Amino acid sequence: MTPGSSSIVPTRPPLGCAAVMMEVLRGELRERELPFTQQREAIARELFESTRHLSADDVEALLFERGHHIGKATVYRTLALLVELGLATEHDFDEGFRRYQMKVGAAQYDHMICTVCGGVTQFRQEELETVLGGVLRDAGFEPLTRQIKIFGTCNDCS
Amino acid sequence: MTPGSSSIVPTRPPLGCAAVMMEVLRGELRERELPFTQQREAIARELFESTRHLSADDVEALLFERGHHIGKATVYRTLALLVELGLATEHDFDEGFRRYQMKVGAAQYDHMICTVCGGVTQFRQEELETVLGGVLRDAGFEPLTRQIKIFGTCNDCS
DNA sequence: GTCGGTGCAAAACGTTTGCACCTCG
DNA sequence: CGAGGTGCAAACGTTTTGCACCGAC
Repeated sequence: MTPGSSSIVPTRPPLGCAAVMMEVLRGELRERELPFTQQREAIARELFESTRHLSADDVEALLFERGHHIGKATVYRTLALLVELGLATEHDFDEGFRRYQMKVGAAQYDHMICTVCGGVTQFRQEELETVLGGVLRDAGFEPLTRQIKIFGTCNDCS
Repeated sequence: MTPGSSSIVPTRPPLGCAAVMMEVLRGELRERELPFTQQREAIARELFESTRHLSADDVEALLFERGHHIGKATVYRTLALLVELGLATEHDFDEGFRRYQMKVGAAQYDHMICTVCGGVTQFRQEELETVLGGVLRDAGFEPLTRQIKIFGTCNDCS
């Protein structure tokens, strides 16, 4: 194994965590005395059961396939809510629209985006965290969120 | 000095490089047999003489202040041209629009964006390059461009 | 019953484009 | 003179919003 690669951890969430996430959502909503509507449940389910990064359009289309007719406005409002509750992350891969993904715990993932096939590979490297942490500490900068996006050609496309 | 901070280089471009950049632009245009118009000169000058990241609106407003009346379309077209010629870089700081900055050489800068004051601090850390290079090599990913954006609170605002 | 959510359509926003006219070379 | 650039306004695509109605609790 190439030195350094050992700390690259797989980024696929554990299967079957959708149910757990849904319970977390229910709890967060109850805590804030916000209603747990059918629409919120359906939209969250799409996100929690997918391993891909979904756009608002993707979510709407998936819902439509399953017979749900939920307006785009509600999709956008719910996705924003999930981000605010810390259950989803928002990504911009320079496509002209945003994508969303379920967020498990506090983990931050970085992304390699293939400009040929459009595929997105997540990664996480502890050494990167360490070096970056040092830079921020030196600058006296208190990090909140971060984005690392590498655009280029993936292994399969080159 | 804190260990690791020694390789953080200042990212302010040398003063007086606007004239040089303008000559480079003139050369690039001539090479491609594209006209060096008054509008292109004026727009490029705004970018080359500013140390800030400018939006298309910023550029238009600055031009207007100096008595130039140049349409937004031309501003957008010229900024895109400068990016294509490698004389400017495009940034998205999650404000809903893009910002542009002159690009000196091939250097890639990373950014810390303060969510309180909106200030953007550029940085470059060689160790980060090394670690990131290793991750990409392991993944067989051929990098083209990259973005590292840290959102949080800057030293002055915390 | 009340507060908030939803759906629709319209608006908002930054950005791009079509087209007649102009300008650089 | 000709290729390309410019300006205007209209189009574009995503996201947000106003408002009447509906549903959760």
